[in-house]
Amino acid sequence: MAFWLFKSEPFKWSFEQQKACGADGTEWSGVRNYQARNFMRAMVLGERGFFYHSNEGKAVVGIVEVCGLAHPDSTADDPRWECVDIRAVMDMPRPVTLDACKSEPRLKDMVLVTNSRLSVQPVGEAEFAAICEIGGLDVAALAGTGKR
DNA sequence: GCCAACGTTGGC
DNA sequence: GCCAACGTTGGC
Repeated sequence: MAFWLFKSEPFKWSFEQQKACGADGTEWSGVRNYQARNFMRAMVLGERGFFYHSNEGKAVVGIVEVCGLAHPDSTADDPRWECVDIRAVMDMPRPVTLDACKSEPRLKDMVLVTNSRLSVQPVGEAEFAAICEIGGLDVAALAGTGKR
């Protein structure tokens, strides 16, 4: 099982809005970058990811789950752009800021730190665990939710 | 609001 | 296939 990170500017699409979509989730549309698209193509149902607020907040604010495999992006006029569907799983009890990630030795190689521009990125299992720990999220509780 | 980093486009 | 020009992202 791989882990991911989805980045969004909160004034365009926030975690609050994501949560409001409920269990059906929404398509993660609008990505126009091959690397990011390829990561989405690699995603499997039930995989977990972080929801990151860029620009304002600059923090991991919640956990999401892939609930729809990659399919053509309905907002794209070019069929080469695809996206997955994701749904909100839970809040990060305490948002983990970019600053916190940068100052955490275990996260020094995290894509968020090394390539801040990639909007959909892979997260290592150890990185995922470290961020959950910093954010006060019980990974065991997370594992118990919505298993497929 | 600025600017550096990065990706994409298009002329040659 | 190279590379200059341009556009976008996102931290600061």
